Amino acid sequence: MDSQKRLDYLLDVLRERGNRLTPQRVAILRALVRNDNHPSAEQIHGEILRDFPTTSLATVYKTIALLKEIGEILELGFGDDGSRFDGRKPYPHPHLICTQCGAILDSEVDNFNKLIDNLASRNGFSVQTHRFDIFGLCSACNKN
Amino acid sequence: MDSQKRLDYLLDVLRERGNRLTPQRVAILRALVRNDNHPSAEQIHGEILRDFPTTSLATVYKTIALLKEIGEILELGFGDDGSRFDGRKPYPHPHLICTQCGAILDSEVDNFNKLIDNLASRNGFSVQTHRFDIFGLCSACNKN
DNA sequence: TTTGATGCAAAGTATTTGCAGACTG
DNA sequence: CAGTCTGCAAATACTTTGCATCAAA
Repeated sequence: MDSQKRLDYLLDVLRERGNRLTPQRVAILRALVRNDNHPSAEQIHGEILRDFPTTSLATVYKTIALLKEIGEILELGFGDDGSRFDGRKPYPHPHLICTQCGAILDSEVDNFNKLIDNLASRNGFSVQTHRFDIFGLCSACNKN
Repeated sequence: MDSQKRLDYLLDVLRERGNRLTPQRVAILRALVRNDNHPSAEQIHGEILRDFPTTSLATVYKTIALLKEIGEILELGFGDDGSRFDGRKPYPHPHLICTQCGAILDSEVDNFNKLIDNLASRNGFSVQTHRFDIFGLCSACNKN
C-alpha cells in the first residue's frame, strides 16, 4: 500500500469514528505513513514543526495513543531515545534494526505464524501478539 | 544448568575480573539465577531486602550493568513496570510472556539462528543479536 | 591499606495527564 | 454552538549518576 492510500484510509477511519481531522493530526499521520519511515515521537514532532511550529510533543503522543486504540499503529519498543512506530503495517512483523545508523527495515517470514502457534501451544499458551527484532548492521553500514 | 552451578560460575568470572564479592552483590546474583525467575530490578531489590535491609535499588542496577558489560545477563526490555532480566540464559532466545499474570517462560526454536541468518543476508544485513517475544495468556491464565 | 562498592539523593529522560482556551464539524 | 483537540506545564516512573563513606581483599 502506498503512503497516500494508507493516509486516506486512516483519515476515513478517524472520520467514521467521529474524530476531528485537525491540521496537526493530519500532519502527524502523514509523517507516520511516509515511505520507509519508522519514526520516533520526537522525529515526528520535528517534521511537524516545519509546517505547524506550535505543535506540541504531547499532541504527537496523544495521536499515537489514538492510533494504538484502534490498532492502526505498531509500537516498536526500543531505541536509545524513545520508541519508534510503524504506521504503515500495524500488524506484527520482523524488523531489521541497524545499531549504527538506526535504520529499520521491514521483513516477512513464511509460515511464521504457524511457527509461533506451534511454540505457544507446546506450552499451553494462547497467542495475542508477538515481536521479532533482529539487531545488526545494515548493508550501508557494513561497507563503512 | 542449575542455579547453584550458574551462581558459582558467575562468582568465578567476577573474581577473575577482580570484582569484589560483597554480600549485596552475591545476593543480587542469587536472586537473578533463581529457578524460573525473570525478575525486574524492583523484584530483585525486594528479595534482597529480606537479608540485607539497607541494600539500595541503585546497587541492583549497578550490578545488572556490570553483568551486561560482561555479557552474562539478558535484558528483556518490556513490562509495565521496568525491564525484566534473564540471568540464567544470557543469550537471545524466545520468551512467552503472559500479559495477565506477567509470567515469562523460556523457549527454544530449532534452526532459529539459520532462519535469522537467511532473513538478514537477504537484506545485506549482518546480525549482532535478536529478540523474539510472544505475548499472550499462559496456561494458568487461560483457565481463568 | 588500597581502591572498588555501597547508598543516598538528585538528575535524567520518555511518556502521560490536567486543564483552560482554541477550533472542527 | 457543542464538544473534542491542542498546548503548556507539571506529574510519573524507571534508570543513571555524583559523591562521601564503607569494607573486601
